[in-house]
Amino acid sequence: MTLERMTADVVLDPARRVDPTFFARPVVSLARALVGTLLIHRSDAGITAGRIVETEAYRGPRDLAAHSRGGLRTQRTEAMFGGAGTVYMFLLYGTSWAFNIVAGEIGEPHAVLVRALEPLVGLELMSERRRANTMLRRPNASMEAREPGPRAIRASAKNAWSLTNGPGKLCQAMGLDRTHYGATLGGPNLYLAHGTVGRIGRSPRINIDYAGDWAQKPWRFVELGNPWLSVKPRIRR
DNA sequence: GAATAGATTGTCT
DNA sequence: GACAATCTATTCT
Repeated sequence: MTLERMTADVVLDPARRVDPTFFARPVVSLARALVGTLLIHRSDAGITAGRIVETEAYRGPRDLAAHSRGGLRTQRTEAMFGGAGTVYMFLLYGTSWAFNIVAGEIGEPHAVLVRALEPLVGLELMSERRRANTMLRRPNASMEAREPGPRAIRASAKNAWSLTNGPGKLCQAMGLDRTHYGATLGGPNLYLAHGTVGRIGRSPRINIDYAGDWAQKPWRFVELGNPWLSVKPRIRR
């Protein structure tokens, strides 16, 4: 099912803003409820927004895939304990930031990882941010002569899919990084709005092989058939 | 299209 | 010192 793309007017309509009570529900329920909502970020560089099409629930302290497994509470994981609506950012592989929304009550370290967006507003700004970041990462690229790699050229020639189809990529495109760590979702610059959604499917979470039985839990939610998904889901149920 | 290696850095053992 | 809720480019098929 293809949904009609929302205009910027609709996405940014103040009446669509979700209120803080939206986040106060069990984390797996929240992960499902977030699919179809709109994420909006206003920065000095401009406004970017996208529709959430893929999420994963992490439910510490029992969930062995969660950073808060075993109740691990450190400077890194502190935001996971901050209560529903808190933003939890983390860096992994030294290269990619990931954006999470806390679900639990204060002291309950549950969070939802946003894995993919359908880009809706500010696509040019998203492209600039992605291009800059991609070129910075190219090995042996001199400061003077940096050119887009073959993959970037292919992606941009084809469509905008590589803008936000992954947790690290969407953070680059939306301009989300360590400065948002511990923020409260719902301020003037970073908030959610109500959107629309097609059929939702669920599958096991991605790249958590170390988590034993917890790796099998179907806590990843996707909008079925959406072209912006990060990894094609193996749907069960 | 699938598989693989390398990048890069904060965090924990 | 190991390694991670990833991304990219290369090297295959």
